[in-house]
Amino acid sequence: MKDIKHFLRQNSLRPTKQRVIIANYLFDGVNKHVTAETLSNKLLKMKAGISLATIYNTLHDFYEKGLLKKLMINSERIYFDTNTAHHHHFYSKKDQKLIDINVDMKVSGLPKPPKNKKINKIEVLVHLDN
Amino acid sequence: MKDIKHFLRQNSLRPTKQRVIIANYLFDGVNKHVTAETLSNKLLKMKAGISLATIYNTLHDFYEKGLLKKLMINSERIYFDTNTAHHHHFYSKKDQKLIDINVDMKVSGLPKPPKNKKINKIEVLVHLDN
DNA sequence: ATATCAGTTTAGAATCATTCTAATGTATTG
DNA sequence: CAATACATTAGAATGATTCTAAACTGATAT
Ligand SMILES: [Mn+2]
Ligand SMILES: [Mn+2]
Ligand SMILES: [Zn+2]
Ligand SMILES: [Zn+2]
Repeated sequence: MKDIKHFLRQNSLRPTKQRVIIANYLFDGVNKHVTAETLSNKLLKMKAGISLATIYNTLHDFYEKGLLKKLMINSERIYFDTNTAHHHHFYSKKDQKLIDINVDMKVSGLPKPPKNKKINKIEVLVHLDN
Repeated sequence: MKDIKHFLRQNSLRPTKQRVIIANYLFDGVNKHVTAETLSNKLLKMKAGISLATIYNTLHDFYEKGLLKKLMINSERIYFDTNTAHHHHFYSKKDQKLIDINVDMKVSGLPKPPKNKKINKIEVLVHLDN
């Protein structure tokens, strides 16, 4: 994708060297679940020496532009998901790995939310044993 | 409950002063969702000066005996749930509050888990807007 | 009861992910 | 090429949690 710069500009983000490298990796067409740490490791392997501060800033900036979703699965790190469509996950604690569930799932028997509250979204997390 | 000491002993926990106070509060019959911080604040109001280290230890010990569940909702703190039955939650980010959903809910359309993996449990989290 | 010992509590230090600070660098626009 | 706004960075700060190691206490045996 050589139009990553367009893509960033369209999202009101300056296409800096670091953002281009990170966006090229994240938005290569394969959905990913990354943490600051896993992204940093990947970038190190690609010989891209991008500071952790920038990695955090960039993940945050992409999140704020709606290019990433945040997943709160695990209290010790934040996962960012390049799949921004509404979907669910398998989670293997053992492997520390998430797998998308893109199939339509339905939740039935949901009670009414408390007074004055509206349902924003329903998240299903399927914990795997093994 | 004056048999909190029995209760603790039955769960291989010495009924120390601190554990009795904490267990009396947590297991008073009303299901609760606490963090180390909210529990500490509650204990302060009850004039029970229990160190944060002990609060963390005790929550952890109760968790390990199966008296509490851990909920990973929010990356900045761990919630402990006195309702150890399988159930789901409403979550208001704004209020930082959890509400139990004890009704039977059914999730349909779930795909098969990946090879060699078994489903442990399904957790539904209903995010509230407001 | 008292002694003994394993288990518990505690203050404070350490850890670790994340955020902040403030100095330096760079993309954009004219 | 300025000028300026925005971005990157190293390192400090933060805050929840865990660890350490010394003092304390509940359980058990004399
Ligand atoms: Mn930011
Ligand atoms: Mn412990
Ligand atoms: Zn996903
Ligand atoms: Zn609950």
